[in-house]
This record gives sequence, C-alpha cells and structure tokens, in this order.
Amino acid sequence: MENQIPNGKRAMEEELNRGRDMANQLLEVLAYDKSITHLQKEEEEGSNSVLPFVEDLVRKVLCSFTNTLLLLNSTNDVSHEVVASITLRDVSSSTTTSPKKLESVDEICKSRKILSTENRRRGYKRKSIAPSWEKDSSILVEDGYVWRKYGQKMTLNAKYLRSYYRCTHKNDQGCHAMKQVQRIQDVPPLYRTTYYGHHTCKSPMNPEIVLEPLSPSGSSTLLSFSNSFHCKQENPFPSSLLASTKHAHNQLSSLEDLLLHDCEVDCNYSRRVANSMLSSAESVEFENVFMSSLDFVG
DNA sequence: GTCATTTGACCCCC
DNA sequence: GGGGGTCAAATGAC
Repeated sequence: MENQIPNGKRAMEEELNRGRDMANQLLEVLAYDKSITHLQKEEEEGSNSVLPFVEDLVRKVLCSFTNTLLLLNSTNDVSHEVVASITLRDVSSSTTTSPKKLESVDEICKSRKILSTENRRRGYKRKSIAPSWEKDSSILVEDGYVWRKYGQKMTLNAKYLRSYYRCTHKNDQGCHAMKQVQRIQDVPPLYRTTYYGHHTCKSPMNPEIVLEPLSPSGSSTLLSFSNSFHCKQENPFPSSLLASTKHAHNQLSSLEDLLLHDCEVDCNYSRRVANSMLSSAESVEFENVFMSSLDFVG
C-alpha cells in the first residue's frame, strides 16, 4: 500500500530534496563567507554588500522547496483544515481566588496552586492529528520557519529528549504548525522531525509565501535527505539564523549548550556558523567556549 | 519590559 | 493507569 506513490511523484520529491539540499549548502557557504569577510566589512563601512540580498534569496528558495514538499505530501481528497480536538474543562464551577486577600506567602502559594489546577487548563488542547510529514536526517535542515519550543520530554522508548515546537506566529497570526524533534540515533547522529498541521503564517523569511492547508492524511511520507553537507543542529539554528543579533545570541547559548552536552554535532560547522553570527569580541568568547568544550570532550 | 526557554504539573487518550 | 502532549509559572537573556 505504501508503495503506491507514483513514480512521477517520487521523482519530484527527490528532485525537490536535491534542490533543497543544495540551497542549504549554499546557505552554509554564505555563512562561512560571511565569517571570513566579517572583519573586512567592518573596515569598509558604507560598502554595499550583496550578501544579505543573496542570503534572503536563498532562504526564499529554501522556503519554496519546503512548501512544495509539504504540498506534494498532501492529498487531495481530505479536508483541508486540521481539526484539533478541543476540550474545555467545565468552567462553571471554577473560582477566582484573589491573591490580594491572602495574608501569608504560604497562602499565596496555595492560591497559585489552586489557580493553576483549576484555571490553567481551560484552553487545553490536545493534538489529535496525524503527522503531515516526517523526515529523518543526520543534519537538521532549515525549513524556513521560525519555531518556538514549548516543551521537551523524555519518552519511554527513547534514549533522548523529544522536543516540541510550535510556530512562533501562533499567537500573532494564528498559525498552528507544530513539529517534534526526536533524536533517534547516536552514531551517526540521526534526528526525526515530525511536522503537524501547516503554516498559515507569512514567515518572516518568506513573506510572500503562505502555505495552502495541508491534509492531515495518514499517508505521511518519509523523506530522507541525503547528507552531502555537514551537521546543522536543529532548532538552535532556526530560520532566523542570521536574522538578528538577538537571535544570534540566543543561538550562541544554544550552541554552547550543544557543544557541551551534545558533542556529536559537527563542531567545525557549528563553529563557523557561530562565528558568522557574532561580533569579533563575541567570536573570541565563543572560541574560548568552543576550545574548552573540546577539552571537555577530550 | 519583552521575549524565549526550561521545567514541573496537568490531563487526554490509548 | 500510564505515556505523552500541552500548559503556564519561573527563569534567563537582552
């Protein structure tokens, strides 16, 4: 049954995967080039570099590949909208305790607990949808969207934590796309990324593209991206990779964390990317962390 | 002050 | 009943 995918479709998938891989490689090259020319550019203030423009273009290409793959994996005969089961707790009996009336810290704590247990789950939703698609990869490919981590969990039959992400634009644009990242293999590192729902947001990396709804079809296709380029860690390098200093800092801390606790990643790649994101001083600081992490690894 | 991540707890669903 | 998905307070970074 699973082999009923038409050859044409499979060929398209392979071609799209290849294109996407190449776009990723190009992005990597750009990041490397950026790090090399970083100091030069500082001295050449006012020079009009085309790098940001090229980078933007590459991201758009990347988004196109991602979106096309998503669309390709959707089926025609299933309802577009993914309906998550929404279960609201009976709120009629809930009480609102005013902390102002409490006299002791203990009581405040207790009231917080009460508020937590009685009110915090009113909007509780549970995903009841089949994954849109999933892929296994030893690298963690940029998909052109910005994700926000909302939880992580150790699962029963897994050696590693599973991380839960939702689209950053869930609140401002009501985008319900989600993904899970589960490391499934140690050596070589292998990650399984499972996508749920679809992006209805206009990604900042790709403002022109709004994804059409994906079907929640159970016939998710396993996409194996060939790994002709080196390891890029998943969420610590989201699509906002080079977008802002703020993100760069966040990613640096994630990167440090990776280097210290998840040493299987390609350190050289991480090093280049991190350096490309940072100022000279920060790069020096990062190098210190990097070198000490190498010492730690031995 | 704002925003992202961490983390313990809640609770749906198998 | 327990696993796993989600929430939201706490915390940290900027």
